Amino acid sequence: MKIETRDMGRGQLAKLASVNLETVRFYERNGLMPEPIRNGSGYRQYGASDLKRLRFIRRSKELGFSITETRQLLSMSDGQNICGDIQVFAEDHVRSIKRKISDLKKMQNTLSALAESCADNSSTECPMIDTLMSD
Amino acid sequence: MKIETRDMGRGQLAKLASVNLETVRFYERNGLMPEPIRNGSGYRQYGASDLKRLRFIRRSKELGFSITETRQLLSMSDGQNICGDIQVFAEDHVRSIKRKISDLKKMQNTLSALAESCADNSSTECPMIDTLMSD
DNA sequence: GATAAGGTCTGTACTATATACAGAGGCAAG
DNA sequence: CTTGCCTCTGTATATAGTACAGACCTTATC
Repeated sequence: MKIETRDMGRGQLAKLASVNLETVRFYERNGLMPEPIRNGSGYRQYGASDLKRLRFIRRSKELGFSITETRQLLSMSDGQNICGDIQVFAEDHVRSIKRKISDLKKMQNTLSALAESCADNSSTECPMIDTLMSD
Repeated sequence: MKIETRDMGRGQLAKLASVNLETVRFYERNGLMPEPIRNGSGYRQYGASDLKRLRFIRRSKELGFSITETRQLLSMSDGQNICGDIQVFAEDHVRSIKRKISDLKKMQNTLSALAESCADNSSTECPMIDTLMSD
């Protein structure tokens, strides 16, 4: 076993992973990042594996996974023969993304129609406000 | 001017507007609902106009408007010849919904591809985890 | 040696959008 | 008078971070 060099501070880690400085501490509090070793002054010291993990978290977030889901992904990634589980996990998430898209499309349709009814409107009444105000 | 009857409590108002009981108080704190008159026991008393306003807020929310935007819609709705402004407001919001949809579609595409690469996978490695873990 | 710049430490507050709960009152029916 | 239901207040919880104050550490410059 070779010992990993830990030569990064929190700021450098955050910068290299393209994550906000404070977010690192937030992930630590929330069990996504481990409690790192500290130097003599109490400063957190990070190494390459921390950077890898933080980038994993950032990418997982970019795919729309919640913190809880990301934690699950991280703990799954330690296991063996996980690919099937990961696939199920991903497919579940795809379904939830599709639901969100469908909800947003409904909003978009309704709102576009209302905006158009405003555009076509010649009276002093506003059809969109009327719709929102209706009983 | 006829005086509006105010014969509803908070629970009834919430139920008739299909809104959570506590949400009524939340909207009051946040300036969406007015501070209502109170009866002798300090209970909030609501009337038909309050119900109308609360339904307006609920519908605005269903269209994806934030609380700040809803507050703006409500204050605009008091004015005259507002239809043009409302239209611009709605069209801005449609654009922001479209951006969200587009972001979600990107997530969906990436994630579907990763899930599929898991399905096609025969090795012990997981391509999705590998992607998230990559440098 | 003094001082300034920049990093980091902690705890806490703030954003948005609600929901939930504890403990105290009010009010009507049995 | 007790049971049940309503409402009152203040506060805590959830998600996913961001921001800031006040203190401390290290390094460079004068």
